[in-house]
Amino acid sequence: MKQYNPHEIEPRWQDIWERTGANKVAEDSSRPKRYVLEMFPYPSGDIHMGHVSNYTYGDVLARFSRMKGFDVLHPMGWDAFGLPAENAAIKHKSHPAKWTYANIDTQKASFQRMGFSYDWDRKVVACDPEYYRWGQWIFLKFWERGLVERRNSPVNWCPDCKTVLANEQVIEGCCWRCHSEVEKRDLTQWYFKITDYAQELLDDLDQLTGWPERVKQQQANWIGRSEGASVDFELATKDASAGTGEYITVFTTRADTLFGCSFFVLAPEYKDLPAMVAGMPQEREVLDFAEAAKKVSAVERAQGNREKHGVFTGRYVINPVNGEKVPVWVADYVVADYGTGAVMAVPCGDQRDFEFARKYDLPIIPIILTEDDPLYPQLKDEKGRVVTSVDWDAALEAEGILVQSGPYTGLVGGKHSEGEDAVVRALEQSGRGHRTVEFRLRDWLISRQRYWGNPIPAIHCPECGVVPVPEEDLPVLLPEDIDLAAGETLATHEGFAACMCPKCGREARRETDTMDTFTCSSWYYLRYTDPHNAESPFDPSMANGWMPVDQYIGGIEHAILHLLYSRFFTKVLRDMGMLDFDEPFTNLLCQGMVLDEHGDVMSKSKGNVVSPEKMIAEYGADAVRAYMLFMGPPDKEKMWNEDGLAGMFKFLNRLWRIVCDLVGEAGDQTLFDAEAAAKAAAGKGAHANAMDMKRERHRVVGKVTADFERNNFNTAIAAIMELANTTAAFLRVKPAEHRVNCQTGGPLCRDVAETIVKLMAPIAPHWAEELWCGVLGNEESVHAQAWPDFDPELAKADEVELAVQLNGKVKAKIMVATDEAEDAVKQTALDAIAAQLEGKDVKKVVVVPGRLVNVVAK
RNA sequence: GGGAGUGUGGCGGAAUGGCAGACGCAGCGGACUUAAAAUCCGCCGCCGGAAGGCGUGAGGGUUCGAAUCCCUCCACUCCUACCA
Repeated sequence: MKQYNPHEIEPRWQDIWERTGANKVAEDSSRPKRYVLEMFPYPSGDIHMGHVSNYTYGDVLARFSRMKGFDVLHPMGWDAFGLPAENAAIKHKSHPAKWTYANIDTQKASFQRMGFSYDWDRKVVACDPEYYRWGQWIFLKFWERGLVERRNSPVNWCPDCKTVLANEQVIEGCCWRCHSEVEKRDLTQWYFKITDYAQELLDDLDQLTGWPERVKQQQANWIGRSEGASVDFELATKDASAGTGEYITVFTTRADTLFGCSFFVLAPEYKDLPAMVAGMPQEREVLDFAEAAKKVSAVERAQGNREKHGVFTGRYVINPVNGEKVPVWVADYVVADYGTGAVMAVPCGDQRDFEFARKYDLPIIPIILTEDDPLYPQLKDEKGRVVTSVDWDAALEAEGILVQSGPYTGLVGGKHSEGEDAVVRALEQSGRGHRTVEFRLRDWLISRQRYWGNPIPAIHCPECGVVPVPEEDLPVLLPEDIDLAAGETLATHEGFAACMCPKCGREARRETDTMDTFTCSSWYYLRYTDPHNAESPFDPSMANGWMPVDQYIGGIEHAILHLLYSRFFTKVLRDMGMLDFDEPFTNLLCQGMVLDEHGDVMSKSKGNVVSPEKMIAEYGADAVRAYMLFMGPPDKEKMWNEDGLAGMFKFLNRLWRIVCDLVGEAGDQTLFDAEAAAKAAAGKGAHANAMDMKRERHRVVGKVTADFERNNFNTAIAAIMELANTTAAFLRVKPAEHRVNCQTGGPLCRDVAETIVKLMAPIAPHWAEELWCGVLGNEESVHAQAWPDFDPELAKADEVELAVQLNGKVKAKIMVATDEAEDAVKQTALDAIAAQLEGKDVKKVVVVPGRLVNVVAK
């Protein structure tokens, strides 16, 4: 018998598949399409177990889909721009491209050793000019559509990466990549106006029925839609004697609490603050405070002890509902870039305002109460204001009854309450406010002050201002002669910036910022559909033909970042007429992390990293793939255990022998030394007859098919193991007889052997191919075969075992014919527990066909 | 503070409201072997000699029947964070 030797067969088949173009996309329009995509990797060194898990899931689905008759697009590429390459270049006094392309080669070789079925002709590498020129082209189109803006505002600056970051890239006040504390700086930067699409990005989450709920929830929270009102407060003159006619607008979701506004707060960065305090006695103190507050690091502001600080500005605003003058403070708990950077403070209804009022001894006016509040009887009918301070422990943020609120007294107050609605309508009538919606989502800051990225195609002309690079001049190429180790940047590079203004022809300077790498990953899935197009990023007919991606697979860390940006790009390209769908990814699978055997994250510093290459070298890629799938559900964390991998390797060996035995290829080395096996079993071992065998074959094909379609790979493999166990029991009876049966054309053994090999083909492609061609003697690849059929009728047994329960507790087991009439089943069940029913009154008998009978008796 | 999720043997994990623990790992026993490895067969939730009883984080509820649905609580994980 031929032994299973992964180290011999794996490279051999990889080579054959490559030579024969087995993984080429067929582009066969007669078959339904399926686009299976895994998030493309960043080429940082060799692959790790996370890659193995991600790409194994994708490969299994791609192979399964091909066998199911789909025309499958399953491409791979690299997200190749970014800082790690630049840092490596500085360290090794080399060029980022060198490091990047070397890592791509390494990773590609590893992917090939894993047996992943990518069509390498469609490889997309983000740092190739033939790809990034189209990123620049898209930038220009966005610009034409008014979706690109250059503006000055406080931005997140990572001092380590020496670049600005988008909001989404700041995690708990730290840089998403290097975890340094992020600082705020005022800079002029390039933005994509993703906020123009905020509402649609939120609404269309409902279309994404194939996405995990938590990802949609995270996106919804990030977009952060709030319904409320904007309210104008008139600024009082410096001596507070009258109104100035100038207004400060606030956003509030609680207009119902306007009567409880006892002070007003501006963010330290509030743009008119210096003008407001100019010449006031408080000027120095206010400006010093604002400066200090801005310097407090994002981390301190975001985490831990959130002690609020503030100072009085000396100015007052006039409350539009009651004409009261309210003191204006500046405080560090107001965020500058949400709403208007100014808030009305209602300490009795907002915990933050409450804490601030307590600290600075500002009035806490009760205007919303619960009915059991001791103040309620006194205030429920009172129209004026009789109580101006309370000794509460906390604000009432929940619903309550409005009191001391003029005409609104007695109404229910709270978010979206009748009180809120009444106040907003009154504001609208008086012209002092209106309904509005605020989003938490900020525009996407895309410029980066780094070399290794896609150059922003813009030119600064002293005459014409900022001018787009003409389409025909694309791509703006990155200069290759740059000495990053010496601190050279695009801005200081000799020659890169110098250019002529395309409008007026005068000397001008090229933009030296590059684009966020997330712009590269926002449309690569479209390029795969038409990767060699030299005329445009992709032909719409190609993209519309393949898209949307039917199954997207990647890490949960992109729940907001990449997935939100890609959805945005898709919608803009749709509005440009290049795409005819709204959402790029129909089904999303977020795979769980691969942890070490103790459940810890694998990391170099912990020294617990398991090397995929080492595992392949020891057990072969097929065992690694199969074990990865078997460890657990794909979206859950998985604990790597090498004993488990060794067990899977043993299983592949055992199943190999079973297949050989089925078709009589085992020779003297048959799986079961008949005598020994018989002795071992000593008459007690399970045996299976041809009926059992046939039934199990159909049942398992049904189960595996359903499991693959639900991405339940672990239970699919468990089912194949059950089929293996039944087959072994079947062969155990009279192996020699079966072999003869097979050789004379008896179809069952052959069918079971072929079925096993086909079911395993997506999981262990080399193993299956070798058995298919080398042992079963077929000419054409197993991966080109149709997925095995099954007949649900044949999967049914003629007899089933039912549990007999008495009041829900199992008391006995009975065997009945599958099609036995219900009354007969009842009687059999009652007979089976007759002893326990002695002296009891049977109230009810519930029969669940094929499962159990429950007898209810007292 | 807000949001999402998880909790089942020694371990990884199975179970459209219907026999909890499929499948595997580890362990134990046996066959084969001079022996070991490999392989093959079997046992394997807890208490109990057995009969039987108890068991899916804890406590309630709905139901003929709950790991699964509802309520309260506990523990852990992830995301997010002064968003007015």
